[in-house]
Amino acid sequence: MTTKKRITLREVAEAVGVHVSTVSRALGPNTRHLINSDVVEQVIRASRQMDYRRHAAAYSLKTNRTKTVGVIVPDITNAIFPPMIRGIEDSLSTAGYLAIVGNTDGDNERERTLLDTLVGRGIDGLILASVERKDDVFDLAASESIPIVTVNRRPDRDSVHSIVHDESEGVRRALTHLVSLGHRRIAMIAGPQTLSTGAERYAAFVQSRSSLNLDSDESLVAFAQAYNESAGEHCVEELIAAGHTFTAILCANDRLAVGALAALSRRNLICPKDVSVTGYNDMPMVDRIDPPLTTIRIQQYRMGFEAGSMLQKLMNGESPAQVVVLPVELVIRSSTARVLDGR
Amino acid sequence: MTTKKRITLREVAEAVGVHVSTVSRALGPNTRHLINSDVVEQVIRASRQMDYRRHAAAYSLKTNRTKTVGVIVPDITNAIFPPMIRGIEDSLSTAGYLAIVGNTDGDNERERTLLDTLVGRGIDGLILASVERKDDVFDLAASESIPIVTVNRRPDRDSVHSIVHDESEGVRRALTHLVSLGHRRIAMIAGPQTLSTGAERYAAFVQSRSSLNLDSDESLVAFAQAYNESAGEHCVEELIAAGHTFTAILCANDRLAVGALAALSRRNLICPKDVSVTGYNDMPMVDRIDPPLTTIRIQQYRMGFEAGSMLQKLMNGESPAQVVVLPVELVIRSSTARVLDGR
DNA sequence: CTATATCATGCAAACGTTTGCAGACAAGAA
DNA sequence: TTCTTGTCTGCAAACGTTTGCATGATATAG
Repeated sequence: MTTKKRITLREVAEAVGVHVSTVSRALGPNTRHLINSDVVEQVIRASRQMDYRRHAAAYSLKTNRTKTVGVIVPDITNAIFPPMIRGIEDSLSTAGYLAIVGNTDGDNERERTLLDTLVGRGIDGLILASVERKDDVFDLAASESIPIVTVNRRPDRDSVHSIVHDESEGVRRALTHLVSLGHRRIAMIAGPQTLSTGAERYAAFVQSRSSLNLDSDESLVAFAQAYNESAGEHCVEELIAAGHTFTAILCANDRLAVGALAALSRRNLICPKDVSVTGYNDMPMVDRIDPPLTTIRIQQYRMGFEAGSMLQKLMNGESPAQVVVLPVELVIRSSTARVLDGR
Repeated sequence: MTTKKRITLREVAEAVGVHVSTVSRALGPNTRHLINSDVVEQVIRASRQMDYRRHAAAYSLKTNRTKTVGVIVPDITNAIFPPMIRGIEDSLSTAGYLAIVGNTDGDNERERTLLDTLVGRGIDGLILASVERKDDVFDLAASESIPIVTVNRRPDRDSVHSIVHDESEGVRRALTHLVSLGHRRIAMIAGPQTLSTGAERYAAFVQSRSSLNLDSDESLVAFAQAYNESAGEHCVEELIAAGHTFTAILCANDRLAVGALAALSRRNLICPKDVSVTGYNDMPMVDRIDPPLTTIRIQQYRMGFEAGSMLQKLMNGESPAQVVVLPVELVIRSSTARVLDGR
């Protein structure tokens, strides 16, 4: 229970009998070569034995680098993000970086103050999972001229570094799957059009729909205001109220699909017997719900990991590929089935 | 795209025409009273207008406080933790603290290096959600003499500050519920006995079982090695293999219950017709699985929030209550039903 | 009117690093 | 020998704050 004193460079310098600058150099991998190797040896041993740890604040003050990056997500409570965050952390930690993550809850004001806090702390880089297509917070961050990479989403702007998925391929696969089961009248619950994923998946839907020669009735798509369950429910109500018949719903997101499922069963429509449903993201637990959801799997962890390494390159002054797009995968479970004859 | 220069105290001092120390004092809420109030006014206006932000590293170097706390969880990917983390962040942010969260994955080595990183960064306090009953990492952290509060779990040690739930009340309610449905032979899947929750829920089970006059056949309990789905599956296999009959399983955790459900259905046992199952925690989505799980609801967000405020008191040198125990709630869904006659 | 208390501000040191510069010393070349 | 070159190490400044102490001015008391 004795209060441990913090060891400083000065103290290990005294212990070894050299100057503090020598110790500093001996400890830095990049400056080590300037110092005689047995001195290096001694210094390292002493510092280990005395349990020396560099004072992070002092280091930052001097070098203006914090070895810290900010990560802004909409809501860590959303099961998509934790794996992504793990990916970011794992890739960052290899180079001694630490991630500070904050939530915006979709609130622009909150996002702005969060950003303020982070740059106030002097982060070396920023990873945004929260970015909208036109996003003044992004612009603000960019004007601070710190390296940024967006993940999962992109702003409508050129020259932004980002990791995304192949959205059009994803919806193409889902739609093709549905068609292969005999569905012709397929509705969509589209995501918020202010988000790149929402817009791209919707665009891909109309594109694939026409290339598959499906009915292209615009009233077969409902636009969700947010990616959550209640928006999903609301959208199927809307779809049903519009009076059009459909045998399948392609949802822009798993949470929308979960809501859709709930709304359908409240209407006594059975999935997949009466209507098939597909999701998007393959978030955790979606294989255990009733019925297990057919969905598009994205690579959450990998997306984060790639974002981390891209950001590191940026912070090192290198020029990584501007955008990397990851492949997706269709995973078929029980929420989709062959369409019944009569319909 | 112009690189913004960082404003320092010196620059705002020059702008106002006073000394930097005056500016420093004028900006600090605790030192403000030393300065003439119109000077304070001017300083504040100037600093606002110039967009001054205190250099966090310099502040830390001087004061030895980072306004940062470390949060260590087993795995942020586990749906229990994100709400808790939100609670921590929200309570901390009111006082300008920031949380850095790290994962241990149950790996003691990893936890140690994580702790090292965190104290290296000079965190002002620590919140542990990962602690085991005997935990040398906890001891290590305690020896650094930084304030600690553990959340959800406690080590087997006196004088540790923590936020927990009323475990025995929780299992008592679950068990009573099962009994009220006519169950008499009730199995338990207990959690890891190295964790306080595991041990306490198990102890509460044997206690409640005897006070409810149930068969107390020790072979009716299986011990899981970890709180996850596959451990749950494995445990019901074990239970079945032991050859004893039971009409209900009380699980120490939702994830164990989810695994149990999977194993049962693989054995063609239908829940709740053939066997009822209860979980613990009421984690997200558990109301959407098949069948919706009867479980004990704990207050994840609140737990985090309380932990945050307790830690703040500790960091301010106050002496908060040593342990606060939060009430739980039984939520009845469809995984429990009246026992069938013949059995 | 002088002495003293009070208030507001400035001065300068310190926190623990990193790093440009210069000096010491040894070894090799002329 | 002397000059050059190279290798290793020390010196000291600087990063942006906070804070104990000293100082000047102003108000109050005697």
